[in-house]
Amino acid sequence: MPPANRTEFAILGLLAAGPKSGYDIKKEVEEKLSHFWSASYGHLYPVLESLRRRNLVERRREEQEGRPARYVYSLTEDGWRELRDWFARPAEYAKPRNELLLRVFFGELTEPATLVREIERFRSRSAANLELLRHVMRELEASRGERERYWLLTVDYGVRVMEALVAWCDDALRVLDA
Amino acid sequence: MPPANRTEFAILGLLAAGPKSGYDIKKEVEEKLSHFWSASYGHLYPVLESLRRRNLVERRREEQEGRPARYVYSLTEDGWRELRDWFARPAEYAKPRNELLLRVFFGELTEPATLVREIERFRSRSAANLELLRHVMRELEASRGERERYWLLTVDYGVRVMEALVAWCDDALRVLDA
DNA sequence: GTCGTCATGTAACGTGTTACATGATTTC
DNA sequence: GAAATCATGTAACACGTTACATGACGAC
Repeated sequence: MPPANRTEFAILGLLAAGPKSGYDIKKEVEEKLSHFWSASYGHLYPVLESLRRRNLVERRREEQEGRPARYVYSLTEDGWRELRDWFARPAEYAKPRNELLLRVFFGELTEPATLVREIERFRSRSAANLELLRHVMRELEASRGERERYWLLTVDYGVRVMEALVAWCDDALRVLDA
Repeated sequence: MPPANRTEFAILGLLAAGPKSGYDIKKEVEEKLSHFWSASYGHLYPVLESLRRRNLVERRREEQEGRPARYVYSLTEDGWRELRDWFARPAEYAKPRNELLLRVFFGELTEPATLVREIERFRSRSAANLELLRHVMRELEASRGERERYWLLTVDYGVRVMEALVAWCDDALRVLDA
């Protein structure tokens, strides 16, 4: 399996909707993709630079009034082609790595109370995520655009998974109580 | 957030059940943890060596008849302590990174048929996983030991998530059909 | 004057993968 | 004689994070 470089495609995908700065990209990832993706500046900027060296994006300096100047990136022809090529290749599925389940699996090595606390913590996290996602869902459903259809699908994914996780927690807590 | 080193705890946890070789550990990860964890030799052996340098495990050479000799690792006192300390710390939740959802989110950039193929592929993968997990579940439920209780909980987690994923796929495919 | 936001980056490090390298023994 | 399984490891690299570094500007 060749290297994936998925972060590049997150960036390319966001730039497809219009020119943006690194800062903008970070914001948009946090606002829209955070339930299934993330990006740190320490990675984002070097990747952007690498895309530029390979001529997939270009940037121009933008002086602003009342704010620091910034670099605005946009897709080149090669960048669009790279995006299309990415869609043509099948997605790679990352091997899961779940520390909570690792703890649960080795549960007999600790007191049940320790595990119970851990699962309760996970449950409250998941329930909070679920509320957030449901909120986003209602908003997207209100502003029914063509563009939002795909975003909505990803939110629905999150909602379904979070519901399953909360239900599992409740069941696991019942089992550990007995 | 300090570095996690979660693989160390997978190894320590497996060794808690009895001495094992690196090869054994790899096997056991594949057999029992594969739905939420993984390990490659290229990582496993160096980590084992690092644990040994830090006196968390010790090894002895075991000559075998009819098979190559091997190194069998077991927990030291320090190793047990490290395991207990790990349980005392709260789990860290990795930020999710889902390439399929990335593709779905940027879905308007490709033809619906491309996305449909991708989701169908994901669905069949998830359904196959689900069948596998249900099979394991039935086996574990038959041999109801105290030890298997925790394993069963992790399998149940997998089953619930896979069910949610299959359901999402069906719904997403319906939406994309319209 | 200090806090928040806008804005861009580098350096050091950790975690993990893939490909490579080696070799014994058993089964077909 | 070939393939599968048992068994251990190294080297190069990819991906990503955290901590650090810098600085402009606006609002309070």
